[in-house]
Amino acid sequence: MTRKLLIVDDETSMRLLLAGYFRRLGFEVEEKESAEDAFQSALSGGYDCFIFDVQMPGMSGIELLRKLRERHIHTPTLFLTAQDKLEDKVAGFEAGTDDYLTKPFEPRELELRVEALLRRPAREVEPQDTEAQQRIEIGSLVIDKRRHEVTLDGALVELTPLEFQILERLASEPGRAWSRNDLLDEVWSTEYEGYQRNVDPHINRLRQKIENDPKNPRYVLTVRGVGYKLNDAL
Amino acid sequence: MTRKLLIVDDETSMRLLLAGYFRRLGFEVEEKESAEDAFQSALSGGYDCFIFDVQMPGMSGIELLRKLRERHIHTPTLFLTAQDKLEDKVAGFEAGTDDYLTKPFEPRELELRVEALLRRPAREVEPQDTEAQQRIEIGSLVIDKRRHEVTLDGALVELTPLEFQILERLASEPGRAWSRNDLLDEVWSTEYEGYQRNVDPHINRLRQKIENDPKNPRYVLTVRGVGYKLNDAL
DNA sequence: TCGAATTATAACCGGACTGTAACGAGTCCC
DNA sequence: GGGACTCGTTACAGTCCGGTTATAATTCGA
Repeated sequence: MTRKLLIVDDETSMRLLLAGYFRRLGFEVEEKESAEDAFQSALSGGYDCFIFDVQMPGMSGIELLRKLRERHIHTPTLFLTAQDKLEDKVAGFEAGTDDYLTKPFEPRELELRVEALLRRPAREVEPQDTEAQQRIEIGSLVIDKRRHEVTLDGALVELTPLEFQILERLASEPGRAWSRNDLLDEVWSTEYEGYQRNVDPHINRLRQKIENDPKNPRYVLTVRGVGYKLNDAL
Repeated sequence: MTRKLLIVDDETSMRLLLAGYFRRLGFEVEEKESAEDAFQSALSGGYDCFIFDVQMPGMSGIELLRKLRERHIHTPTLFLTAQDKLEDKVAGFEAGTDDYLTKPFEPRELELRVEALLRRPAREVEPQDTEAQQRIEIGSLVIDKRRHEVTLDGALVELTPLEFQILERLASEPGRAWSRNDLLDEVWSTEYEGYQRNVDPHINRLRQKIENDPKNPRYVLTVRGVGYKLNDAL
């Protein structure tokens, strides 16, 4: 099993240097030029270690990691930075990094530190099932009412209140086809005066967030002529 | 649950400095003057983290760690050293250390690195003796119900009674999303006739006191459309 | 295969929700 | 009785969300 790294640095020369170095060592390496690019890939998972540059135009490495950690992505992470200031280190560690290396550095040291991170056991997200949880699992989608959170493959998905309610409704009876009116009654309180099709854009936005391929939804299925349902054949 | 450190350094002044520093942060610290002394204690276990000086008369820190790892002691470890040479770092990491800090360093950075080590190995399934949870730790925030005290990074935080109760409630089920009504019911006794949004300013004042950056809270998080929750992913 | 019906998607704007500062009333304790 | 502290309320600013509209894409029946 090869180990997979995600390297994010806006400086091309540095990125290529590191990627080449680790590839020669037998790692599988994916490179990204910006935090924005990296975010989606990182969310989809499968990495054993992140190496992030701190200073980048647009989103910084620190912001990137913070957003990932908020979404319960606990992949071991190492920051690279030209900044040696204590306050920067504080910010880095508080964002949840595991290590912090100041440029210039020797590639060998980076390698040693990455190896050190990889030999630590990965942190699992254990859902601690006390009591009768208000938790619904459909495939790798988990809806936790108590925490008011939805996770996909362990990664937190940020939904708006309405999106959450719609999903919660659908999930309360997986497989049941809900008409738009059903949903309007349940989610928008009874007696809602408005266009039935209001539901559609919300379903759409929901799919953008929880479906890997929104064009071919796995979870939220269309029931033509009726409305929507949550797929229970997973 | 206080975290227990083993600090090994032959230099008395450094040892005392570090031990004092970590004790003030609420750690339990055991000090040893030599690797030989430390070996038996380390074997007997019970430590959450080792901090070893590398250069010591007699057995070096590296040798010490190697012997411990051979005996399947995998406690997270950090080396301190005056040596900045790559070959020393190689030796350290090959012995199985998790981190490596070169003197001179700022105590704060050592603290950050130790915290990073402590949060990585899968958090133990907390004893969680159902009720009577007298002490709750979230990141570097400690809520001690028995003493009716809250400390942040070891420093006492002065909260008003109401602020304390709100925090205590939130902390009684970390990660649970509480609606404003939940909090009003729990904190202000049942049947409270008043504006739900009364909660907000209290949350705000609470954040001013326990958050380093109240604009981007680490502990008290907003659950849009619902209320608030205590972050348990720290 | 074509056209009508249905659904998907993008963009926009008004409004709802939250954050925060300021103020005043109430309370407790010297 | 006075001063400090705490809490509830109000007001306002900023952000995010949801409903609407318009248009594209898809499905299905004729």
